[in-house]
Amino acid sequence: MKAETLKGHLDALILATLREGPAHGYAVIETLKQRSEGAFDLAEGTVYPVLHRLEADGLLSSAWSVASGRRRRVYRLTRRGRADLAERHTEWTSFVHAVEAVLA
Amino acid sequence: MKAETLKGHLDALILATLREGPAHGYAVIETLKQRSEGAFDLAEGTVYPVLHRLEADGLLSSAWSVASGRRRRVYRLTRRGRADLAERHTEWTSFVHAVEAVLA
DNA sequence: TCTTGACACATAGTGATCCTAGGTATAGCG
DNA sequence: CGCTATACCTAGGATCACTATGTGTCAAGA
Repeated sequence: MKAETLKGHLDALILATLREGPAHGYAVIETLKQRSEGAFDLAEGTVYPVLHRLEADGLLSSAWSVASGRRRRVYRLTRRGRADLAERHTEWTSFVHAVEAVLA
Repeated sequence: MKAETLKGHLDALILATLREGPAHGYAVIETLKQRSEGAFDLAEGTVYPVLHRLEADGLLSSAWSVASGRRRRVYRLTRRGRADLAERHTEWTSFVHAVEAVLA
């Protein structure tokens, strides 16, 4: 997977992993890898800054927790984040249609 | 359409517009707009540098021509460009599946 | 015990690429 | 003659995913 392929779509993917419930950053990475069957195997340095940005934009909120001696920052979708995800999903669908219309 | 959405996929789109035959840059822009029903309404400053890069990479070849007093640089897919397009198409399909698996 | 790997977080700097903004030039129309 | 569409070009800016690097805990194995 080339670096640029994902660009502009990573936010939606990360928001989507949190749709079913809160999770910490490392778990988000694992979820992305599993759900995509290995296609999205992202480095921490890719995902953490996005989580920070999404929180700064008010789409996520976070809280520290501790599990088995390890500190975790647990993220959850805000109301705005959930709405934003829905919008991004719609845009994604439009984008796919447009690309398919050209590639087909 | 946000700028980043297209990133990493523009090459494939432009190559695809040349699959049915050679065309000049301005026509590529028009074709993209029409086939995508307006979704891809790209500025010349977006498309021309890509054409130059694709030619530098050996995926396109070009030749000057003159039509009704206007000079045009006509691009055509090279053999490698055609193979590359096919590969990018396959990668696009994989990418869509992976994203859908996460978003769904 | 010591080392390795998995877990878990963080940030600075790099590179690719799409867009903005500006430029040149011809043809056709009102 | 000015305006619009056609047709090309490039420099610079902004965004964003990635690389590289750092900190620290815990469990398993040599």
